[in-house]
Amino acid sequence: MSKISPKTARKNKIIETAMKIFAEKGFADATISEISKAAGVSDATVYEYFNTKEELLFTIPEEITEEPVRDMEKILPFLRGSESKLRAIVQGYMTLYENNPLYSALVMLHLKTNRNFLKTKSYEKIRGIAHMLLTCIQEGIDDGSFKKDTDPHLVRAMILGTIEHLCIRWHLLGAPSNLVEHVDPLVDMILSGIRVKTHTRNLSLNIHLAGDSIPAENQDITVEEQKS
Amino acid sequence: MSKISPKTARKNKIIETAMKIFAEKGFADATISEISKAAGVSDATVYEYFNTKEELLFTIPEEITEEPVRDMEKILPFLRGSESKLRAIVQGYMTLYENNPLYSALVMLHLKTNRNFLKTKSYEKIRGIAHMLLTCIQEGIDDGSFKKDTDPHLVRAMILGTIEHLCIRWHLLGAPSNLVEHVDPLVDMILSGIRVKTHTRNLSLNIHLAGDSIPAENQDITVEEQKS
Amino acid sequence: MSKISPKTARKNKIIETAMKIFAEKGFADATISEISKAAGVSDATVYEYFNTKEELLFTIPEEITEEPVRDMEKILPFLRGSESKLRAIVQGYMTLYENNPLYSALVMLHLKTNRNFLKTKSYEKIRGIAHMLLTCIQEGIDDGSFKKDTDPHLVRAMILGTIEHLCIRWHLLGAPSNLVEHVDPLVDMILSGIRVKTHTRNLSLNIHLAGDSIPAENQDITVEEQKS
Amino acid sequence: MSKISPKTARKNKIIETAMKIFAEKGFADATISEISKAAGVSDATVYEYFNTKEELLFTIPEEITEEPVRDMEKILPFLRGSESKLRAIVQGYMTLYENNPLYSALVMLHLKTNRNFLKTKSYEKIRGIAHMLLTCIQEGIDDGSFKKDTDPHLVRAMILGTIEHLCIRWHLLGAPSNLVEHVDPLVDMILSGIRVKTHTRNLSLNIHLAGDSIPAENQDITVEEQKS
DNA sequence: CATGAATGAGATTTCATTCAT
DNA sequence: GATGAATGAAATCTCATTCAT
Repeated sequence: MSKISPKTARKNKIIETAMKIFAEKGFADATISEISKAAGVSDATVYEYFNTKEELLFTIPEEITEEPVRDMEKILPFLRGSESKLRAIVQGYMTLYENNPLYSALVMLHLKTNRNFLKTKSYEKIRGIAHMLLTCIQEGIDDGSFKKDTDPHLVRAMILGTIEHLCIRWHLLGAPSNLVEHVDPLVDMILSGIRVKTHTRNLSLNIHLAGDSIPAENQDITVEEQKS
Repeated sequence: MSKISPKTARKNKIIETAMKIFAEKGFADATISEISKAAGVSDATVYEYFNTKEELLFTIPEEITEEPVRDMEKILPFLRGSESKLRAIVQGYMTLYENNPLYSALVMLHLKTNRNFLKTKSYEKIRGIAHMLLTCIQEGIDDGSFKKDTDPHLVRAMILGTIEHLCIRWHLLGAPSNLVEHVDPLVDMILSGIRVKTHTRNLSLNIHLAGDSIPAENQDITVEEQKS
Repeated sequence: MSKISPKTARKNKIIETAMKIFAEKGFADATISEISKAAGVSDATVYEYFNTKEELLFTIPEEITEEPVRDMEKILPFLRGSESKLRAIVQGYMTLYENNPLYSALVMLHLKTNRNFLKTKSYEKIRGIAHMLLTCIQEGIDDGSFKKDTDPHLVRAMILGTIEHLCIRWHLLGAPSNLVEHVDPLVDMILSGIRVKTHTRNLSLNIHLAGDSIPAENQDITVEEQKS
Repeated sequence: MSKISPKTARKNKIIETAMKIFAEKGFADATISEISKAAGVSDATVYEYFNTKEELLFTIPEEITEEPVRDMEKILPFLRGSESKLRAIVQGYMTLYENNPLYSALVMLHLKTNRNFLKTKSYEKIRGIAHMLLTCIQEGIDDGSFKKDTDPHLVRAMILGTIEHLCIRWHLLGAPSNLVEHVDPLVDMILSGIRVKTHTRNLSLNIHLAGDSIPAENQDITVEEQKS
């Protein structure tokens, strides 16, 4: 569709390369020289596109996050029920991270704890999704799906914290990624902790007593136990 | 009791100061010169006690972690039941981190994602506790307290991830610490996801009595017990 | 003829300067800072051209030795007789050292005893000539010019040792250089020790008997004894 | 005999150790700390005995050279003839160096080219022997043993240079020492270059016999001895 | 005396960044 | 617009040397 100007291509190449190298070695240990060499341009050229090394670093998530965030914003309104939304967001995170290993390594290992990154536009966007997660939990509480005494911040912390923890283990210990396969177990665990129980769930003991003279075998006792 | 030699005192002072500065600025941005000045010694003196800047960094958790780890190892055998143990471990983590803000900042923001740190003795110890957590979850599964289909690794990831996430938010965003007050909510959330339900818990008892003489308003007894 | 790029010129300037300062103060006592200042560049610029201080040191002989070694290799095949060759090599050494006082000071005072230098390509080249010297002595032995019981290694040690000793005295004691004027005396001394004696040398016994009755053809008795 | 005070023993131990380490690594690369540790004393103790690192270095040859120099001075007067003396001196050098490998390594690799060493008392002594060598050559010239046109300095340079060269090769290349076995070949080579020829060598004897009855005093006997 | 402990003074080396071409 | 070349500014680390105990 849209032609990519050679200039844009070059810029993307630099960003791509920088992501890789920053992810591997961290900001401090990566050098512009190394990046430029790997990207096939000169040091000076990097500075044509980015004013400082840090600007280069912070541009990376901007580029990567844009589309997924937009997608998520589009999808969520179509989903009914807090649970579905919550599950979708978790799915979104996991998919994004698993599909972009370099990006997730960069974010998890180096960006997430970078104080300057907090002042960034990229961080704004990311916070946006995190906020949607919070909102969605709150909605669940408000509409009675989730328990009234649920602490939305704690729940969000659990969700994000788990994702982050799994991600970091993946990158640091070389554990198999399989991020996405954790979506359901995680969400189920969370939901089981905050969902308001309905009759049909958990233990439902229904005893129909028809009167004294009714023989035992006619008494209707139903025990339904569902998976939590 | 035991006299602290001036040498030890000096070493501790350096470690203390280093922890503070490393925690604030990270490993790369902190300089030995800054640390030594803040500790009231010369650069060279720092190198009397630590062979490299990195060794200084890695010595910090060693010093801090030793006692809490030992304590935890002593306490756990006295606790009965996987739930108690699990709660104790979470409590231990949260307390350690909350009582040592500099330490927790250092670990969460800088050490946790440092690849060299993984090869460290300190990391060994820390992994030790994490392993105890896993063991304790497994025990719960084995003795029937926790559901058979529980994924211990996921549960652990949720616990540790949540703690880490809360810790990082605290340090990075200056959110109020209050780490410890999250212990119970967190543990309860987790338990509600893995605990095998007993009658007295999570019970919905619906008794439909069909007897004539019974007044209508009494015919339906619903007992709902939610959340322990 | 060939344009010298400013880059090459700069590099040469650094090498030149380094040679001077290394020769004067030795490797350890010379500082990059001093060299760069004297060469009119910054410290960092020196490191643009040479990766380490030691690499700078070892580059020097490489640059200097190249031409003379090539020349010697070209000349030798044109010389007839081991004596001429031997004399030419000595002449070559002495000329090289005398014409490049900085270089000879560096080699004699600092490089010759540097263990790392032995692993160097420069050292390879230098060893090349030393080997040619050995070969040439051996050839003399094989073709009967030099005594059969000559120890070529000793002879070479004498030649090189003498050159080195003279060179060191020159640089260390400020004795007048005049290296080249020692070529002939040295070579003659050496040759007198290894040359196979001819008629006019060593023992010639000529007896002229003037008696009448002696047949003319008997009047001349010549005893020639060769080889001492 | 003479009791060695513990103080002297300690000093000797330091000197011994320093010799070893200086010989191995050179002055610049050896550290006081390393020496003191190897000698079993503290850094500060080294400074009790020697004011500076350099003073320690320069004390070494003083200690080692003293006895051999005295011995040589005692022996020489007993020897008759320049050749014997010359041979004795060479023998002395070679023996000293071969018997004290650490010392010879130190001198040959590190001390000989140290400009400050030239101002040292130790160097004075060493120069003393070198001067004796020169004197002895000169004596040989004066008494007619050696050729009138001998350049004593060159001869001495040849002798010392050869010894040094062999010594350096030994230490640097790990060539087998066998220094002493080179004494005779070396001296013979030298002598063959400077010795005035005697009858049995290099002799031209021309005898003109004019007849039986010719009185002996009329017989023409010419003895020509040519420079070799 | 011997030494543990401390440090002043540098030295090498690295890099982000600039600028003339 | 792209870059080769240069460098200012530091930072880590080392060690000879001192001094109080």
